Amino acid sequence: MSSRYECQRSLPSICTLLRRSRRSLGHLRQLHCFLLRRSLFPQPQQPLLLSHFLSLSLSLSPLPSPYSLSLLSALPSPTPLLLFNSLLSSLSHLPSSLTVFNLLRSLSPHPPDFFSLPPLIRLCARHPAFRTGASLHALAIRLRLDSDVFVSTAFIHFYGRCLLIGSARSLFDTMSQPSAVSWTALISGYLRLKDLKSAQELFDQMPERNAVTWNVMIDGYVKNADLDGARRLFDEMPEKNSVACTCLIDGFAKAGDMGSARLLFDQMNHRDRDVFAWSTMISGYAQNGCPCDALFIFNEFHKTKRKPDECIVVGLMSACSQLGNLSLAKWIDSYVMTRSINTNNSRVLTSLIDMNAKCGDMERAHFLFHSIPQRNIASYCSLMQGYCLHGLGSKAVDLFSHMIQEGLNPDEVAFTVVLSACSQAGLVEEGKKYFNMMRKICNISPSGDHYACLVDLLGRAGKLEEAYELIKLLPVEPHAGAWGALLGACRWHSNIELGELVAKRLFELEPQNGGNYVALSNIYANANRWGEVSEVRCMMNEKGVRKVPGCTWIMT
DNA sequence: ATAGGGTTAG
Repeated sequence: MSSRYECQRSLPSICTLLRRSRRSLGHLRQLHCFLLRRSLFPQPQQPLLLSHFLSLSLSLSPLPSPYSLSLLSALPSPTPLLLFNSLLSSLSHLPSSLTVFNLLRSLSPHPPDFFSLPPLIRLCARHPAFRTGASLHALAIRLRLDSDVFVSTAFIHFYGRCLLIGSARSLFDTMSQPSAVSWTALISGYLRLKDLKSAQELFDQMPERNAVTWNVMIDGYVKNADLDGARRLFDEMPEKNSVACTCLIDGFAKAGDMGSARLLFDQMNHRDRDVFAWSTMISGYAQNGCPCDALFIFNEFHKTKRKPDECIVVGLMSACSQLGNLSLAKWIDSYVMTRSINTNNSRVLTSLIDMNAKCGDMERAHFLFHSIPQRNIASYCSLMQGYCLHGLGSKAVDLFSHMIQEGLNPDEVAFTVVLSACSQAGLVEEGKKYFNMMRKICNISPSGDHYACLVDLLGRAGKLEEAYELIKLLPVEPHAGAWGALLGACRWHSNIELGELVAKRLFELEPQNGGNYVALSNIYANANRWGEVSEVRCMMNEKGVRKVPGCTWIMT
């Protein structure tokens, strides 16, 4: 039997193997060796199999690996245009695609055609890579490919993504027969620039709209915080689909209206509830501080026996972190590990560390942190917060300096975490140092949160006057968190005069927050001033403020 | 064989 014949016969099963081996260069090379040993590995006369290997290996890394380059050099010369085009359309990294494209121009006797450009333009749009896209446009004009509907539409999309709506518009105006996709691409460009009026005008002028057009419009209204407009469009929509529903659900969730979100979700056809819809609901509840509802939705999802994706488990873990339930965390941890979730995804890893730390398993959080090949700021922050939570502020501060040594640039969240770690550990000088580093070296202007941390740092260390002076001189409007931190410090250091002053300010800022009244009453109680204690409690009753159940009245 | 749309962490 000739090896050529055998290879052709086994092509489908090899393709199946290739599809299964996704995400691992190791698997790919293993299969390559397997075929080589049986003299089955495709030489130039087996371009189809070669292109399967190529598209997989090129999709594994942003830049073409040496392995990919060696495969490319095995391509037959001249290479059929069809082969190149199908290879181009299977790639998702711009540098690899450009390598393939340039090879196409040198290896093929024929110039690129209508099918070669759109996949590349799409990648330029996604980045967006303006210069590359613009030179592709020049090339398209030179090759006289720019009159093609598909090519022009891809460029309209590209200019829209680059926020150059004028270029997109003039291209659109030169088209003799724009398709519904061309219209939609232009509309989406206007929506990206928050120009709802122009988008709506085009939408009304369009000869025919399809499902995507409606989805783009609804999403545009949601992203521009016009939920009523989105809802109106949704109600007018002839045939609702899951994308439109999910856009609207996400809009309600971001606006904090989980009631409307839930209503829509419940009305959805069960068949229409795809993974997007489920994960939008789960993370919506998690972000709105309703972890139990998030778990309930996840449980419903679990019953459908469908495969979770990364977003589902990230939302789920966020909910579990809020509950701090260790046995639930252990269940979720093993669920994530056994469900073919991509645990190299940085968001998944960060959430895993965060969940384990917040639920009390620091050992596991620590282990996961050290198993990451490339740590990022978020993974550091999760572990640092975990240490703070367990009273190990100084360990968190050590981790922060380790992070800087590793060459990572801290962002505003990282500074919030390290400042609260310093205050937790009582490291006043250290905290001031980082605060100055944030402004002077990292060029981050401090937010209300950062100042609140600094006030907390000073207050806890007993430097109440300094903290009060700081809060009075803030360049940003101090939010309740900063005043609250100072009130807590007054309570801790039994400073009645300043405490009264600060509490008065807080009662104006957030009259319904029972915690502030409780703190003031504790300050009085600590000084045995029981008359004032009952005055504060009367004030609470008058204003109808209720103590949050589970928060103690008694100072510990 | 080619173009337009949706979810996630610290």
